[in-house]
Amino acid sequence: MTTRKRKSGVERKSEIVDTAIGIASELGPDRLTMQHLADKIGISQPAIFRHFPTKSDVWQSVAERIAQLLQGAAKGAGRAGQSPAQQLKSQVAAQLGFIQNNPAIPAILFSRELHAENESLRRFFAGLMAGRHRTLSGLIQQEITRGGFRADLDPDDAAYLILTLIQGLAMRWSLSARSFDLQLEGTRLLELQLTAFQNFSPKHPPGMRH
Amino acid sequence: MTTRKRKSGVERKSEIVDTAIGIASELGPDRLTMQHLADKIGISQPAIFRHFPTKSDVWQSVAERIAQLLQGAAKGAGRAGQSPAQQLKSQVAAQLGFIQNNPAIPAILFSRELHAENESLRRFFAGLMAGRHRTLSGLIQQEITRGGFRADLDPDDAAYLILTLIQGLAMRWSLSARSFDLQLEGTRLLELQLTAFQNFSPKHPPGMRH
DNA sequence: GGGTTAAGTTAGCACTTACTAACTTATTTA
DNA sequence: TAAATAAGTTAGTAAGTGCTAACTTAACCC
Repeated sequence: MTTRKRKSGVERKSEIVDTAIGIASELGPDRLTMQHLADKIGISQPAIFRHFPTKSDVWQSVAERIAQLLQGAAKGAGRAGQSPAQQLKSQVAAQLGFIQNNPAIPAILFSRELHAENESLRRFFAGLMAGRHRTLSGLIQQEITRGGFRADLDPDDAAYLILTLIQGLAMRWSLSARSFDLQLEGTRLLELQLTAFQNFSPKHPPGMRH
Repeated sequence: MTTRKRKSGVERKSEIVDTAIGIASELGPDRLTMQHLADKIGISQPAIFRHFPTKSDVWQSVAERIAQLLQGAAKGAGRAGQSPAQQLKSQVAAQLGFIQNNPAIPAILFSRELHAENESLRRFFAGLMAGRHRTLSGLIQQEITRGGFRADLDPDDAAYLILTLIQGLAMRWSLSARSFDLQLEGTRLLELQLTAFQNFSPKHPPGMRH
């Protein structure tokens, strides 16, 4: 085994992206500077520019990697045979768990980078969120068809309520300095939320049966 | 009328704070620099340090002013004689309207200033949010006592759901480049949300009767 | 009106930011 | 093994950042 003094381009590139996500999570997205990146990786700062022409390109790759990871988490969530409502819960739980493990995400969504400097990045995340909304809305529609949720329920509106639950909770979690378990609190509130959607007013409110 | 070339300390101070909120709204909180402030006001940059010893002090005053304005908006919302549920709607509508008029707020809650550099500011906003939660929770409790909401409803959880609705929606609104009417969309989703809390499953879902 | 106060000025400092130029050298390949 | 490629280096730049020092002068008070 030869001690490699240099990494290949693809290796270094993915190392840079992973490190960037780490820094954004630990120190906040605005502390993600080329210098911080270089220090953490152990190379000189200009070396990064061998792999990414500008800082925006780093952000773009970070966004794409996050999207990829998020979709991976979502895919592993729902199991065949489960009711749509159960799949919904799994999806939300997976997304909350993912945010908990990548706490940079809520902050990135409000970073200067995204809002002021990188319009295409804003669009990217808006699209990502729209995709999540579509998934949730589809599951809700299925559960309506199945008779589990009220027939008059608007699946789009209901999906937005669940999305805001995730995002609003993530916001409060960040503001509380991450002082509670995001996934636990989220699934608890989701139970309460879903009672709104049920076909009949439940007698034992928190639990759902199918 | 003499053309005043200098403003008094108190005048200038409040002008600086108001301008700061404006810049944070238009350009984002991280673009709030002493230079931008000075340019917009029309004085030299060091002049601001006559009124605020550090930038953190500007932020502190901004936070206090926002809190003050928010409480003013909340106070004007609920009218005597209205049901608690109606007061709740008014409160939420007022808060959404306030955010719509001061779009910096969601971004400020995730700014580097607040999360990385100014712990006391983070606590201040966390406290502000806790206060809003208490108000909502109180109104929900009243409505439960009155029989409008389910008796088994946890007022704290329900209040959190409404808070996350506000915050999550504000997040989506920001991410969509403010492309929809925040107050309108919020009150619409709140109607749906409140059906979850009602004593009996409604036959005409969106409307609430008392 | 003269003196005091404080709101203003210009010049500059120490530091950080993204990024470039020019050069070196480890790794791959013909 | 020699040439080509590309991952690395050091040194430096222009543009910003918050903040200070030293000075000026408009506004207020007796």
